[in-house]
Amino acid sequence: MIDQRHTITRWVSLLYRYGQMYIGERLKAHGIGKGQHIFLNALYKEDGLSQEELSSYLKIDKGTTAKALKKLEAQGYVLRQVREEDKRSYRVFLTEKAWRIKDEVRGVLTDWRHILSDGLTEEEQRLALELLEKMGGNAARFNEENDKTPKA
Amino acid sequence: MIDQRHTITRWVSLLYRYGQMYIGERLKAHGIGKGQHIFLNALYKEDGLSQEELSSYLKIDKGTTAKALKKLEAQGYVLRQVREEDKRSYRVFLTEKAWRIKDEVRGVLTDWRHILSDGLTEEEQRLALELLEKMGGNAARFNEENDKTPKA
DNA sequence: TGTAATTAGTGGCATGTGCAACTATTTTTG
DNA sequence: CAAAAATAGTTGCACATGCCACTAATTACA
Repeated sequence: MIDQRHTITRWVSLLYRYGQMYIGERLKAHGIGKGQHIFLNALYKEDGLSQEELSSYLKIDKGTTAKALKKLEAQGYVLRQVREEDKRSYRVFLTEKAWRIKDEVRGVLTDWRHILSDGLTEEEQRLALELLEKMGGNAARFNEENDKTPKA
Repeated sequence: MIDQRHTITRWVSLLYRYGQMYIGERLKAHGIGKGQHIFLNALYKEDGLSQEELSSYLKIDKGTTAKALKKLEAQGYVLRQVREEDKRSYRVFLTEKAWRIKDEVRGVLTDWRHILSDGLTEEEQRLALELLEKMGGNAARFNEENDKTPKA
């Protein structure tokens, strides 16, 4: 209809929104929302992280992290244990219930990736990841540099 | 910290969220939120579209579209005029006020694109767009096919 | 032609997300 | 050591977004 050249930003938006819809749909039955799976997946990789570590690794606001973990805890997927050596922070651990659905939760992302990769060669998939990584790195770097922390 | 291989989905999420933050920050002064710029940009390309057309072109829920346009109208950037030939629908037109900031609004996306493209060759940028387009097309197609409309 | 189905748009609800102000610890420093 | 600065986490707010139920208008069709 409109002859506009689609831009990177627009495709990113579409991919993000559709991805969220897909993930939400697939995990709904477990009471896991589309905002929580990313934390589960991170914890499957490395259990016992603090919220701070999760936030900075995933580049997600600490408030958002706190809320997502609160929900996961309420659903019985994680438990938070105060660190003895620093009582401000927690260690977040997956429960048995969370480990039990690990393959399923990870499978959702895998399946989505397959849907996206349809018709792409192995090489193209590799390239796509590489280019997204570069752009993501640029975005993250820009964000940090323009952080509003008072200059040292 | 964690050795996890970053996935396409994760980078897409980061790029989307950081992009929204950037856009929101840049347009704040004009009273335009991060959810509205996409409609302005579409209308700069083709003025007078209906909400339905905007929704289906941008692949954005019609409820979301309605709310975004309502805000743009409240801020004086668009006006909606009932179509004579179909009184259910509007034509959405940009106002003088919107045209006046066209370059600035479009510049925000251009600048963000430049930030993301830092260190990428022309060829890589072309490739990135091409691959995102393919994946976005896959996502959109999948979404349509799994639409919950009663089967004909 | 008149009833049923479809379509454009609205409004309410739930959720995710970032920001900013706040509390409670811990670390730094004079 | 005591006061100040930094840090981990929480909470409230604003906004974006999708879904669903609804209304009003249009189109299909029996």
